[in-house]
Amino acid sequence: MIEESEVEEDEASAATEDLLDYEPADYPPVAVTVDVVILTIEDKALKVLLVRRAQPPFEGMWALPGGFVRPDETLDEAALRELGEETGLEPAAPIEQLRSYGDPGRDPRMRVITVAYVAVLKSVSGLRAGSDAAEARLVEVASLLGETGEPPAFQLAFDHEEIVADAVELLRARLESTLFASAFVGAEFTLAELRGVYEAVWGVELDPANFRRKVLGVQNYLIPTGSRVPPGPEGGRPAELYRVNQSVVEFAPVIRRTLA
Amino acid sequence: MIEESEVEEDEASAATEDLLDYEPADYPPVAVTVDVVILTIEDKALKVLLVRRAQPPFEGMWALPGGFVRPDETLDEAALRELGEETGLEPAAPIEQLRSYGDPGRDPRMRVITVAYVAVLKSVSGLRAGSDAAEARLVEVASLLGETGEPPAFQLAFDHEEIVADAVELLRARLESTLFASAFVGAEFTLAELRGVYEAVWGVELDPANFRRKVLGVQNYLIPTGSRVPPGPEGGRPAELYRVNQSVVEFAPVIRRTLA
DNA sequence: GTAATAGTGTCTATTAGACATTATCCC
DNA sequence: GGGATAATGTCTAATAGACACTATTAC
Repeated sequence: MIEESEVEEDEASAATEDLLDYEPADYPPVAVTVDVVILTIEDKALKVLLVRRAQPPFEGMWALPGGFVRPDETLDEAALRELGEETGLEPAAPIEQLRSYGDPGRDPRMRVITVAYVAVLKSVSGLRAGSDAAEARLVEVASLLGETGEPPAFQLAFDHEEIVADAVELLRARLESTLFASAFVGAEFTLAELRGVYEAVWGVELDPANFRRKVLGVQNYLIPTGSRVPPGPEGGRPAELYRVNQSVVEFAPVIRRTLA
Repeated sequence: MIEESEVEEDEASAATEDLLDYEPADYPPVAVTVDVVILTIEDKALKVLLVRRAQPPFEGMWALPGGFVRPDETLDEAALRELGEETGLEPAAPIEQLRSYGDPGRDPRMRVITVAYVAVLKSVSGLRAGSDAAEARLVEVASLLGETGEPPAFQLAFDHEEIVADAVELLRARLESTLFASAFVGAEFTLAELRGVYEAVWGVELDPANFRRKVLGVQNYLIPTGSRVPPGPEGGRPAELYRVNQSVVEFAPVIRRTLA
């Protein structure tokens, strides 16, 4: 047996008994939904997919796509289903649970606990809304969250702005500690494209030379394809194309900061 | 108006309408619970508080403390209430939501979505179980999760072992990017105690000299009290006592890894 | 005295980051 | 040619990490 400390026992309280011996009918009604923060990069900016539905209470408001969890599906499956219904696309990286939101009154209809997910799509120009939304659009995250200094042009339903903010913060952290960035780019990409992911998500400018040295220094991460892409109308030297070693992306150890 | 891409509209599907126009009575019954992973350090080891209740389906099994979310409380409030009922103690750092667990069948009674929280207690020797548990004990995390190489001595209810594993991983990440470690120690502490937090959570040994240089190098983090503590029976030079600057701990920017 | 721990100093290899230089395209 | 971007090379300051050394206690 392992070593552990015994803590003094105590009698169970009556209030606790009540809640443990519940019957489903006694339990106050709660609904559980899954909302998905679908992120992609377009025009060198991080964008989120918002939908506008006709039904109240969403009437005229922009909101995150989402819906109720069905009895026979896991939370992850519900999030994948919502993603498919909204975009018809596969995520470029495994969807990731963000956190749950459940303040009383956040949904005016009833008590709703929302489990939020983050999904990343490869940069696509022809994104097409699925069957689940009356209207959908990609909105720049920086302006939505007021990071540009100007007042946000969109007012989101419920606490969805907070959810988007949390999702972006999670994404920024993921780019620090994992090789997650390749989820935003296509199968073959230039280092400038990959650098653009970090610049869009972090809102910074990175030195191309140092960026190149750093990412190419990761063992078995980037595989040169041997081919090049012609430069844009601005000119410039043709850029080399790379692929990622997917197994390295998935199993690369999280970068641990050192402390002495 | 900001720049954004319009995505093609599409007709809403019948299935979607069904779920949006729900009435509470139509919605499949779901219960939402909050479980709390209460962590502390004892004997230089990270430990988690487990409880054993008499009622089925917990009968004879060790589990995380937790309970149902009440209609009038937020998820955070529910977690704080559970913590108070179990330990009677205040958390040493703000409780933090971990993630939610909702696989069908994870609780044999009905569909249960559990929102898990992590709470950190200062290292205490006289922890006392509250009114909400028939029996409670602190169990070493490393042996519970099989990190010692030996088979785990406890079998946890439901998916609670997975929850503990996720909580420990979150904690390890928090110690990397924040000045969170002081939540585990008392108001005044030695650098050896603080170092012991990292060593217990990360399962590593740190160089005392380098550790000292690094943490004292953080501006306005540690405040020397001027007093010392006598060494233990092993002897040694008396250690200086420090306090933390709480505002620095709370508002210190997350350490961002650089990338070119 | 020896053993043990706290605290200080020093050296080295690695790294971040700035920036110059060369290569190859568009116009 | 000039302008732009990609790719390579070089230098410096900061840091991680190893480790020697001194200080102060218990025994």
